[in-house]
Amino acid sequence: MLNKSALVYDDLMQKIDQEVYELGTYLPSENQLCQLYGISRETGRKALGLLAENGYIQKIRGKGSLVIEHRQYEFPVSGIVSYKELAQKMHVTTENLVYSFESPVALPVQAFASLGGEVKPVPVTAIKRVRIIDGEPDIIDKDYILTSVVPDIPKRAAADSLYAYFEGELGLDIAYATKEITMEPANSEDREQLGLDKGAYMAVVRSVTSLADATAFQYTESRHRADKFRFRDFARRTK
Amino acid sequence: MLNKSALVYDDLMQKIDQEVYELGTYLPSENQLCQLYGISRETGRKALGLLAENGYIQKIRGKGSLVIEHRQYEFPVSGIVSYKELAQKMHVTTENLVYSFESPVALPVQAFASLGGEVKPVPVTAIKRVRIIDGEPDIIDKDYILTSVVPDIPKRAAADSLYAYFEGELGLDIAYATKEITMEPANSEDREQLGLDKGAYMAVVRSVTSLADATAFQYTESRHRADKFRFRDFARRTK
DNA sequence: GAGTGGTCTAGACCACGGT
DNA sequence: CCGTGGTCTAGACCACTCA
Repeated sequence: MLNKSALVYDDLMQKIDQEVYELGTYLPSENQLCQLYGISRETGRKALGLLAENGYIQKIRGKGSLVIEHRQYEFPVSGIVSYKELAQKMHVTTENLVYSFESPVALPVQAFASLGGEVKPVPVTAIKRVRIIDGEPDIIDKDYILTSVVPDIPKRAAADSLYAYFEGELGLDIAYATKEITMEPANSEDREQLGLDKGAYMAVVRSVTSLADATAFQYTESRHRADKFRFRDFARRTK
Repeated sequence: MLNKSALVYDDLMQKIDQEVYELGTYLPSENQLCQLYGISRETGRKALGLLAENGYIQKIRGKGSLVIEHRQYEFPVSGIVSYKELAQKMHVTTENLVYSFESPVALPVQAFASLGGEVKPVPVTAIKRVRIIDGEPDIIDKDYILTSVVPDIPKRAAADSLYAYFEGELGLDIAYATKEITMEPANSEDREQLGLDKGAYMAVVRSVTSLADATAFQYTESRHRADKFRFRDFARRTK
């Protein structure tokens, strides 16, 4: 059982996706939503605020909540979504080849260093995977997961979805991530795994993922073929 | 005069930046904020919600609002911020060379096409600029602004800051933008303006900016030297 | 003037953490 | 047990749009 506001959010979002509420039209007014769902106005406003934040609607004072053009998820990432979730939404055939699995191994991962402290080796599970999209290897993912948070990772979880394992089976509450995108020349491992020529470029996404209790527990380096990389974002201006 | 919640947000944000509230410590509890600022709880919660959304704090039930590591703005963009605003925050010496200015000119800009309609030429002001950072030309910005929204743009506004002109002088209410990042080979214009060799790669950020009334009025293509490009993002997991 | 969204309030009940 | 944040409510007042 979710929140009322989350239920309203989901319902409105689905109806926008299914064009029950069409692009360029207005959602029911806030007072109408109160009656439609049997909720108070602030509860409805919370749902509308989320829709606005995620680019579904633009709220216009005196008029209403206008449905605006909404970009669906695109490869590889927007927000914080697992690879498997994305592949399902995109209806893409995808394979997931684990080519290296070490656990436990002590590695000096900068992302896990205490503030201002030394970068000391910490016990992690290190997983390297190649993502094969429509038959073509496009992405290398290197994951480093703290064994102090996740002591053991079954091989099948790595081959399927780490997020599904963390959240579904372990009940971890994944809360937020910081991400950094840069462009770098392909290294020999990139070229070997993805079959690239010398001089090829990669889009590299490095991210640190944290739990609801603010524990940083996963560091990921995701290396994409430059010609297949696309990142889409919706942002609101803050004043 | 801003909102109460915005005032509280700004105050807390500044105190976090100035380490009045240090990393790894907790903000005053919600009830304490009520007394500190003379506000109701929901008003304080709105401010805290914004801080959480922007990566300043992590709210932990039963404990409080924990100050977490917060990435300052980084070049070129995170969220929707003007180039000049960024340069000021980064304390970087920056120049802004307008090398092409055409107004009005009729161009077929896809971003302004009506839904499902033809891409017809529309009257825009077309501005091309080179951003020179610490003495080195790193970025080409190509802006196309609808003349139906902004009839006239003074040259000095292009040389200074378009956002400052739109918002400060025209009173436009810039609300949101969609952005797309890709990697592409440098074209001859890139190589000429930035002094690059053949075979160089560019990070290309294409964005459409809209006003509070949902009018898309500006299309920007921002082309960055690959080796200078960095994009940072903070994202929360949505369930 | 009627309807819309924007903000704020005072209070209620719940779930979780730590003592 | 008490303090924390999470959710929801009913009502108030304001600013804006449009007929």
